[in-house]
Amino acid sequence: MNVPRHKLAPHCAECPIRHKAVCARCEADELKRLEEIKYYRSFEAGQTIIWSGDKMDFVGSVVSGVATLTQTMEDGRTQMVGLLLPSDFVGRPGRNGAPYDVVATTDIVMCCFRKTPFETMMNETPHIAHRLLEMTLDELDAAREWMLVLGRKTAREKIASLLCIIGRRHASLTPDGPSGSMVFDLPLTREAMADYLGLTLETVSRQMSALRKDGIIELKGKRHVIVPDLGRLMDVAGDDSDGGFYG
Amino acid sequence: MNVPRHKLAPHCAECPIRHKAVCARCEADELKRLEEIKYYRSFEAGQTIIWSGDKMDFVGSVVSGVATLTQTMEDGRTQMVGLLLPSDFVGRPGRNGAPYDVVATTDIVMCCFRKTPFETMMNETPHIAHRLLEMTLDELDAAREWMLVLGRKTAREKIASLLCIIGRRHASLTPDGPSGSMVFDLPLTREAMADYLGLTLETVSRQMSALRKDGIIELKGKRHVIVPDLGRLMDVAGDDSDGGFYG
DNA sequence: CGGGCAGTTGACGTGCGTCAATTAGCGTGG
DNA sequence: CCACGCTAATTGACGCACGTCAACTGCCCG
Repeated sequence: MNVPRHKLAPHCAECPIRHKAVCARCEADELKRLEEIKYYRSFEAGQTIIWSGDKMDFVGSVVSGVATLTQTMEDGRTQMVGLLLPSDFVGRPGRNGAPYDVVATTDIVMCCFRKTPFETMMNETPHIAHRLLEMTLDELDAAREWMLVLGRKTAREKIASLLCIIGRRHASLTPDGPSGSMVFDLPLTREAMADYLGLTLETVSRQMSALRKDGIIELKGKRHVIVPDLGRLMDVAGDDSDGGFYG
Repeated sequence: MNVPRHKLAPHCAECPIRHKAVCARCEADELKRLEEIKYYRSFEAGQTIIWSGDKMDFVGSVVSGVATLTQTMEDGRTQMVGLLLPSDFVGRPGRNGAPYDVVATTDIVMCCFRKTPFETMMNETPHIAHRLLEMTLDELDAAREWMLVLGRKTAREKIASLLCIIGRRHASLTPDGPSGSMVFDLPLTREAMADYLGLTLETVSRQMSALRKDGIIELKGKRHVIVPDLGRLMDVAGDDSDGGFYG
């Protein structure tokens, strides 16, 4: 399951996440330094990338694939607290322990840096530190938006909100014909969706069926989703009009 | 309602939040530059400091008092997404619109900077940028911990979790005898607690009464809380043992 | 054909929301 | 000092959305 290194963007300049990841603002010479300390790691769907509580000796970016960030209580209740898509950053410079489980939900490739050299480089490279701050603030906004979903929305609204978010991020990665419709594959099982939404998998399943019956979505197979009218989905989600505005 | 300026730490070196706020890492010369662009603003309990959607032309730190960060849906449902205590930072360098309402829940004093000069200074002062990154990462962790509370905990556990958090932060601001007990005043109404926890105010009230009957907490008046045995409260909160560990 | 896992659907129970009445706390004015 | 009004908080009765438990279906891979 190791992807041969030479296939994976030997030069950062050709990397698919070059302009969105933590390195987005770097100049050519800075990229060169990063190239010297980076290495790729691959994981299969289902593998745990990082265990909560373990020492974390690396940080990195998702290059391709999807991973989730989850917290678990002693009695087994779990809550997903983040969805990691390509260009998202994993790990926290300046802290050793990993606070959450990171699990690959599809096959995934990560661009990693050992923590200490990365921290050193961050201290000497404002472009990296600034980009990381910017990304962290975006994640904080996303987490807070999610708090509204978890705390105040109904099951139906929660499902619609999740579909909106996944669809929106999918669209931003594959810029195609916009218009009012949307098509994508769910990278999550019903159980993972439930963990994200603070629901049970049965409720997720029922609400997906309900949305299908109401014509808000269509399903081909279990995972392939078609949204004929994005506006209607957003209405169901209860999002105020500015949905997706990121200044 | 204006606090006379000369009463409020003319020199940053004497500021009560000097070592915890965004300026914590600054050297003497950097503090001096900050002093030149800072100004104080005071707000009464109940006043809205920033309206969601408004242009934000300043950023700043809470010096004393408590404020809340809330999101509201069109139909009026609201969710609190942050609790701002002394030393917490408000505003986002690099973005113009304010995403949330910021409301003072007690009388409050803030140390403010106009956004543009602050951004300029941040770009030239790694100490500020690094501290801001560190604080933002802490807030992100707190938001994610809160997602677990909102998504998976029962009403009883939610109340206990909130009391733990407020008590813990209170203790960190007023270092007194530790041991297993704790005493503090709630800075929130029952309704504000409900908005934080994704509950109704009636459920909050009922669960507070239940915790009192079970001897987990004692109440003097409506707001003064005594926790005789912190361990028992944390058990009720369902926190895993590492509660409060911040590496 | 069979075993296993993801997903769907149904029947039933319950935790919390909703609606409403009552009480407690506190400043204000006669 | 008490009456008054206002708001915060408590408590009760009832209903519903979602959880729980369980049976069943479809699909993949051997």
